[in-house]
Amino acid sequence: MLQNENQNTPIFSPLYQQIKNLLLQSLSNGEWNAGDMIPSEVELSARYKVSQGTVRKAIDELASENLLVRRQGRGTFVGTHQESDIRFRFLSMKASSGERIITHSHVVSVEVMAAPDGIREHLGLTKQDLVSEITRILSFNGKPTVLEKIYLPTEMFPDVSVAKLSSYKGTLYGWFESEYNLRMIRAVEKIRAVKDSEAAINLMVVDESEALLFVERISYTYADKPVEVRHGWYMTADYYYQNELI
Amino acid sequence: MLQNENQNTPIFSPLYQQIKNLLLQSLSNGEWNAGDMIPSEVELSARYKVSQGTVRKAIDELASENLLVRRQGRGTFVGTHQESDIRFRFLSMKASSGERIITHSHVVSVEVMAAPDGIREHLGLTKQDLVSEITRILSFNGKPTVLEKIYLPTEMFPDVSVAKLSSYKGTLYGWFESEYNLRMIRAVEKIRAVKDSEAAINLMVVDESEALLFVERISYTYADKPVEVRHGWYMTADYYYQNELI
DNA sequence: CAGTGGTCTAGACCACTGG
DNA sequence: CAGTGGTCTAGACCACTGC
Repeated sequence: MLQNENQNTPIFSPLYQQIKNLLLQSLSNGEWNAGDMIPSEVELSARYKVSQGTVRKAIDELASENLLVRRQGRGTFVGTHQESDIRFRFLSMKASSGERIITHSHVVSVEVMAAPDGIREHLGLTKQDLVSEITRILSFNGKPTVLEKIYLPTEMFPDVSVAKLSSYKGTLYGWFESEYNLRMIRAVEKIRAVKDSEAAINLMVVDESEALLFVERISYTYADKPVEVRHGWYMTADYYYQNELI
Repeated sequence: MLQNENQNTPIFSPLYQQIKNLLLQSLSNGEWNAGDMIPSEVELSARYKVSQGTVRKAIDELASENLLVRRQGRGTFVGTHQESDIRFRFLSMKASSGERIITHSHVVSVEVMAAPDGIREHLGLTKQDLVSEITRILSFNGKPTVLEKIYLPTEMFPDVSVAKLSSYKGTLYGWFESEYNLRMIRAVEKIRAVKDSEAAINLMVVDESEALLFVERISYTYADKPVEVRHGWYMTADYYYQNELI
């Protein structure tokens, strides 16, 4: 049905790729939202007039990218940052002692400003565009450990306020989903070591000469659209950043 | 054939998982070595008396873990660190300027010693076991940027020497494969920011107060056996550590 | 051209979940 | 129990590679 039956067609991509793209569309245009169950494999194979195996392969790929989550016997669901199991997928910090990290967020301020140079380009904004800068301090097990400055395009994220942020229980990415129906699916981080006394003072580091991890993160939603820039200064005395290479 | 046909069998795992384990065995026992082509799907399905689709699923999983590499029209090959395309799979550094990084390694020393405490446990060694400590400096585009101390169990890696290391062209992991037939398939890194003046001096950092990235890496070969501990001090003024979250 | 992996189908049966 | 995803098969055909 979707297949390129006539051999003159110049472009060609496997059927399951075409299905994958259609599913991706339904995800990004809001037909299915975070946490929703999507139609069953048999329904989808009827809808697209392909075999169940082909739908499976499309779903398999999306599941491996964490966009969908398969649950045997129940169905296939849209991935969400509100699920406890993947709640900390984007938090790479571990405790040196091995203990579980209890995170607490203290929102210091929200400020609307013209997008600073380094931020503007990453978000594809113009000089006229505004961003909201969220400043917050993350405490791990009661100890202030991370200072974050989060930049969001004001147009996409209107009415951000300290009050709203403070009252929400859960991760910021969970909040983006429930408040703006915007889901982050990918992020890239650049990590450096810095000696930043201003950040250190904010984190109440007594010894101002302590080195900090500086992390610049750019987060993307569907169609690889960048929607968040996040700057983080991490104290790594008691916690470290963990990365797995495969 | 492999299937648990009688329903009393207590343990059960899918056929393709069993096949995957058999393939894993052939990889770890040296039946197929790094870079080799493994038998074709039809051969394997005949050998294990299962359908080609079942073999495919087993191979697919191993390919997604980078243990095998599929090449259409040619065959399926054992992954290797000597391939140019995955040569730098375990090097996460990027240049701030975006330029390609040309790496040069200068081996400073090789020293055999009793395994230090922090190393011994990670490698599962006893107090009697020896390790070889390789000290080297990596330069990126001509500039000394990383100081590394690499700890290898002497029993598994006999006769490491500055001369041998210096004469090998390629990555250390490529050398492990060709010299010891030992392939790293996974690694975990712990990253911190430190202010380490000894390392800084070795890297010829003039300003001794510069912060460095300290990376502790543990590398694993088949069957999740840890075989290397690596400590690295990274200057991140011109280069940064990049990480992708998905 | 023969051999390899890649796609697609149709159908059977299993394992798990929830009502 | 009905409905979901998970496994497995057999077979057809396609796309790519190297000789």
